[in-house]
Amino acid sequence: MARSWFGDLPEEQIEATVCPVTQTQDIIAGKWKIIILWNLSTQTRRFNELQRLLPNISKGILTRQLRELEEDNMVHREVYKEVPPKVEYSLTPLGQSFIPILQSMGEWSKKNLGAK
Amino acid sequence: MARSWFGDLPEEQIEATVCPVTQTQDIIAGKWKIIILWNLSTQTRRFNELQRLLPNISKGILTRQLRELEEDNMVHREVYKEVPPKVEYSLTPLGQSFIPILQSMGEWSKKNLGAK
DNA sequence: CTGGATCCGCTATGATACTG
DNA sequence: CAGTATCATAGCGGATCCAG
Repeated sequence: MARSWFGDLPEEQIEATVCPVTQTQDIIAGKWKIIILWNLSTQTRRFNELQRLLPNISKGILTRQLRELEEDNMVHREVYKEVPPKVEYSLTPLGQSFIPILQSMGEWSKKNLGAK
Repeated sequence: MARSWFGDLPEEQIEATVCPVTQTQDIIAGKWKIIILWNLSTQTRRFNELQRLLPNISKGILTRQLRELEEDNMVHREVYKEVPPKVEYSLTPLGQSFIPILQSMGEWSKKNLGAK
């Protein structure tokens, strides 16, 4: 077992503790998670809209990544019982609270990776 | 092809543009990248030290993730020609400029994911 | 239109043994 | 100590077909 982010807590507490940075890592792990959140940060979007916005993502993967984000309570899925069907995705409050981090990442990238 | 993060740029410019958020995603993609950077954010660390700090990571993977971070200019590798060998890893200026984002992620996690 | 369900291949990850 | 080399494995990502 390892530590590092917790100091010298007693073993019992260590067992019950999870590295916060790793928790975040677990949520944004997935090739498209971050860019999906990014695209939802400004507005609600429909399934097809997301697919158009994301380069080369397949339906299956988009569905799966959205479901995982839903499970993590980052994204809300609203189904309208119409014909043809209409489904809108938006950020939950938790997802919205993550927006500043997304913006930081975008700005950091533009500032530091521009020339690469 | 898709867009979204760029407005209505002419096609030629679109081709040459890369989504900044995706660039960041590419760098931190990898199961251990974020936690490695996190562990290097406070101090320089030796190879074995990192392995002790990270739960269940194997040598091969640790080596590879460090190499990739090196290629992305996030981590600096300093080799001391001694016996026994000694290698120290630290953040480059680019890596250091990423620390605020790591901190944000940690704080966001502690504040919002605590109860899960 | 919005996806669910399958199948499949690749890549990242992981375990182990060996080396300078 | 700090890797390298090799092999095994799992899961993700992707394509395709099917359904309400």
